[in-house]
This record gives sequence, structure tokens and C-alpha cells, in this order.
Amino acid sequence: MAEEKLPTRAEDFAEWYNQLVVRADLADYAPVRGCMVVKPYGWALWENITAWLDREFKATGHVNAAFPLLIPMSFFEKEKEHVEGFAPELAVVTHGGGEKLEEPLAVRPTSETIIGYMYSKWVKSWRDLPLLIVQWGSVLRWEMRTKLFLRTAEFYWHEGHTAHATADEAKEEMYRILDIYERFCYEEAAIPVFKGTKSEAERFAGAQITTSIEAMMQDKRALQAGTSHYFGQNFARAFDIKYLDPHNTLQYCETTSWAISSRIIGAIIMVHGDDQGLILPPRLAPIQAIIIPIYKNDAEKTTVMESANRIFKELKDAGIRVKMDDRDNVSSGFKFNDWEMRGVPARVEIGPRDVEKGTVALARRDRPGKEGKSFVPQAGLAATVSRLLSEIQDSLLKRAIAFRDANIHEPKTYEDLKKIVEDGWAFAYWCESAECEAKVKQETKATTRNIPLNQPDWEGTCVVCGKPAKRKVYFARSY
RNA sequence: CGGGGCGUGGCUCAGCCCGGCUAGAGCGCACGGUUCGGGUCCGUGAGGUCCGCGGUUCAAAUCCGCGCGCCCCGACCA
Repeated sequence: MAEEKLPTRAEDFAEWYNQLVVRADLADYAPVRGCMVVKPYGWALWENITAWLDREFKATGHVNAAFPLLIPMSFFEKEKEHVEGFAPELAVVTHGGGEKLEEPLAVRPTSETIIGYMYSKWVKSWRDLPLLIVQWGSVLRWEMRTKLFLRTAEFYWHEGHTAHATADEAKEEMYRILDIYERFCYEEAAIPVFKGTKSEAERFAGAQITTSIEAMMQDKRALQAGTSHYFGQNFARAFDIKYLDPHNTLQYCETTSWAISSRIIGAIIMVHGDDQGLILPPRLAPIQAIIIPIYKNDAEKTTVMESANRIFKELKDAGIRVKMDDRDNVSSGFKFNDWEMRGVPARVEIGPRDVEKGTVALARRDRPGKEGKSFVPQAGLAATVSRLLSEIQDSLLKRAIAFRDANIHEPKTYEDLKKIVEDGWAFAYWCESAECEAKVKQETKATTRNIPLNQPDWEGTCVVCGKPAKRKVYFARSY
């Protein structure tokens, strides 16, 4: 079963990623163009992600529901910018039951339109508001170039759609969700992100305000890890979502939508992984600790397994997601590499020598090799492992923050900016004109990522044109 | 959609230029043994419409034509 090593990240980051996704057993290529099969290990990771988010959404008053996969084509025509944004990537069903359909049906690329249509039927009174619904499912966009998890034709996500009586309430909702996303990234995924507002050019099709959280990958490219949009009355007017206010006056609703997709798994891979493979943050890892029993013969096997089984039960009872690797047909060296590839945070090795001494070898995934390996007593192992897991969680976040901050620079001149975005992010004053943004994009391939919220009252000059600027923006090449 | 490359066991590829005998290798897979504290080793075995269609020829994985598919670069992309 000896397999070749992964390409290193330095050699070829893109290839490192491609191979890792498959070899870590997260996903496989599907027979359908641009689509992926999420394998059980990858789905278990996704379930841990969704479980946390679902809990947070419910805790803030949201409820789940399901809307149709197919959307009448005409729905897309109703919001001008929305149709322009999504028409090129729609997959369309033209036949059903062997006959040509009267109106073609689009496979949903996102559900603002059909949910907007339903909301117009459901909302009559100010008492019906706010309406806070989340849909968990998948959507389809005919992307030209795909990559597992990062940009697949079909991908998994949740999409929240809310309707409110006032603009303030809707904006508050947008920011509330953005905060949940931010907390998820820091606390669960150990990924530092910047919250901010998208430029007009980068805004969601049909939105008045688009906010995002942006993360830096190890190749220093930016990944939008989540978005939260405020639509104003755009969709409410397009779909006629109106209510009677307490003064018996007809008003349009203010709506929002927001999403985190399975792309976040790509971010976890690219932020934490190393040349040995995946490194999963303990709070999300499907398997937090792997036990590898080591023995030479049946007699040793009996004694070692006795201890290994006892340890397994102790860890499991302590609430640790633990697995025993009792495969007989591969060497322990192979097992070490195998579980490192899969990113399991903690490894417990137990052999005859350990049984004798009452110890185990405990290895931490974030520090491969001898440095991360120590011999600890079997007594109290569950507590030791729990402590180690939370230490790894913290250390991953600290490492990611240090890496990110070391690769963000503030350009003084446009020439500086060009150099910086070759291999990092630039944080710079920007006059907020589309011209300057387009110029940077064309000349450097870097786009504006977002304009961080709550900037102080500072004054400077646009790094591109030199005109006065009041806010700074991140420029980076993105996924 | 423009530029380049490639389609041969599950995977990576050799063979093709210069047509010929039973189509090969490594990895993976199955079985047996050996090993197991950092990707064991040995043996046996299963597994192939050589992308498709048509043509040339006594003979095509190999030459010619058409088609299809995939990958990379560019364009495009909440």
C-alpha cells in the first residue's frame, strides 16, 4: 500500500490540494462535469460544520424549511441585476415526461427568487415579520473551471432568507449573521477572517450591500468564506413582498440573504494542511483521536489490545471522537502516514513497551515528527487528550493569524501595491472608484476583497489615483 | 469561446514516429506467507471495447479523416 508522497505545498500548491482532497478521503470526482462526490469522511466533517451553524441559527430565532430545486425561468427576469448575474451559469430543464416544457425550469443557483415568490404569499401584515427561514441543500451553477470543494458545479450550503419591516432591522440581521460566521471561523475552523463590505463590482447580483468574511490561504490567495447580503427593497419590489403596517399603510419588506457553503472545507484544507496532509481543527474533526495498537505476535496482540480497548472506552466515554485502527494487513508506519494524511489531530500509540510501563505515545498532528510526540501515563489519558485537543485548536488559530498578518502589507505607492499582491495581501487606502479597482484587477489580477467594518476616521490618498480616500480596502488575488 | 497538451487494466504511464507474433511496467486489488515503534518483503493470481466511428492495408494501439471527452493557460466566475 506504499503510496507516493504528496507534492509539497512549495512545489505545487494547486496539485498538493487536488491530490490531498482525494487522498484524505474527503471527496472524489463524479462522472458529471464539475461535480463532486462527498465521501463519508468529508461529509462527517461537513456535518460537524452544519451542526454548529444550525444550532446558532436556531438560537437566534431562525427556522429551517425546504423550497423546490426547480425555478421557473421567468422568475429570474424579475430582478434585472440578478438575472444578469446568474443567467450565464444556469442549468435549465427543458423537457419533462418526454415532452418539451411550456416554460423551461432553471435548476436553482440560489433561491432568492422562488423564496421571494413564496414570501409574497405569506407576508400580509407587520405581524408576520420578521420572517427568518434557512434552507439547507445544494445548488447548481455551471462554472467554467471547477475544483473540488472550492468551486464545483453543484455545491452544498445553507441559504438564509429573511424579510423585515424596516431597513435597520434587515441590516442588523445581515450583521448578526456575519458575526455568527466570523465566530464560526475563529472558534470552530480556527481560521482568522476579516469582516467587511464588498465593493460595488464585487457585490452579489441584486444586493444593495454585500458583506463578507475573507480568509488567507497558505498560497496567500484570498477566499471568500461566507457572505451576508442586504437587498433593501430590490427583491421585495420584484416579487411583490408587501405588508400592512400598524397604520394600515402598505409597505415593501426589506430582505436579506446569506450563506456559507461546502467551500469552507477547501478553506480548512488550505489554511491548516501541511506537506503530510490534512490538519483538521479538533472541534470539527470527525475523528479527534486515533489509537494505533502495536504488536509483533499473537501473545503481544492479546496484551496490547486489552490496554488499547480499555483506553478506547475511556476516551469515548469522555466524549472524545475516537477510533481504533486495528487493521492487521498494514504496518504501523503506514497507519501513521495514513491518519496524518486524513488530518486526525491526536494519535495514541500503544505497544508492548507501553503496556509494561503504563504509558502511551501521544502525537499531535500540528507538530509532526519527534517534536510533537511524547510519552504520557495511561492514567488520566482522557483528560490529557482533551487538553491536547484544545491546545491544538488554539495553536492552529494562532499559527494562522501569525501567517496572515505576516503576509499583509500596506503599500505606500501603486508600485508597492503591485509588488505586494504578487505574494500577499495589500491593505490600502482606496478612493472607492470603480476605475481604480478595475485598473488594479487588470494590471495585477488582484481584486478588492472587502472594506473592513468600523474603520476609524482616517484620511489618506488612494493608492491608485492619489485622490483623497477615507477608507482602506484589502486587495488580493482570490479563489 | 481562443492557445497548447492528452485519451492504452482501478491509478500513473511505456509502446505509436518506423504497422506484424500472446499489448507491457510500476502502484493498487485478491489470496498465502513474512513483517509490524515511521509509507515491510516474497510468491501466486484476477483485471484490457488500446476513447468512438469510418478509411487505407494481407495485417492497425500504431497511418489517414471525422467525432467525442478530459487536462493546462487565457477569458469568465457571490
